[in-house]
Amino acid sequence: MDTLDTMAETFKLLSDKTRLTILSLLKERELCVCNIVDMLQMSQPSISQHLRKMKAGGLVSESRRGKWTYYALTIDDKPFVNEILSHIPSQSSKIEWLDNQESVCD
Amino acid sequence: MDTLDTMAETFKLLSDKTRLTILSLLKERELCVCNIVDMLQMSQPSISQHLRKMKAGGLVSESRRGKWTYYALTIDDKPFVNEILSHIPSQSSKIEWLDNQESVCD
DNA sequence: CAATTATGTAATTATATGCTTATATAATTG
DNA sequence: CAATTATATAAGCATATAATTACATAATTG
Repeated sequence: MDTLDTMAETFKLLSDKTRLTILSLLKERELCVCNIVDMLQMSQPSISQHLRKMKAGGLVSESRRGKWTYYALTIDDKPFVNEILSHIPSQSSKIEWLDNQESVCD
Repeated sequence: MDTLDTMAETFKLLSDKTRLTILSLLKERELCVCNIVDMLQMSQPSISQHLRKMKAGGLVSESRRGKWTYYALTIDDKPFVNEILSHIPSQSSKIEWLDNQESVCD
């Protein structure tokens, strides 16, 4: 059980449509920044800033592999956030779209 | 299942500490505005504005009875919000404090 | 019905937020 | 190692948000 302050901060992270979409995408699998940029059709700095905030809030983790930085959910120990994300509409179609794309980032 | 937009809007309502506290208080029982003002030690207009936003977002309902306007949770049909509120730390001690107060509003 | 009590609303202000542009850093590749 | 690719960061701007102050409305009470 978190404090009200901690929970409010988490909700602030969840209250942005872009971040919520990113989280729902990461629910499917880990993704690199350029993947997310492609799928959301938004600028790279904007996506990077959202990812930074979510990392600071403990919702995602990053791991650099070669040129790419991959982000993944880190909510296994957060039952409360897990429960919330289970209610988010699936973005699997966007993931399928990504898989059918010519790789844009490389 | 709501849309991402709807969910983001709900999270925005939940992302303010004052509103989150009010919701957790209303989980205990319905309260009039002056009760909430007393418990949160905040100005009446500020509380009123928060309540208005939550009413617009469908989280609470108001019912005027005499001089007082009572607010109550309206999340029975919102399993998703219900689930979230079940994770909020209890505010029952604040309610007890209220019950032991000389009635401040009247 | 005038005064009081409870609440709502509008205007203002200060701060927070998200996006863009420009630039920096880091790894890769030819 | 120079050029390219992927990502991060900083500065600036426009909008959003929450709180205060002042005022409006509504019901109650003497």
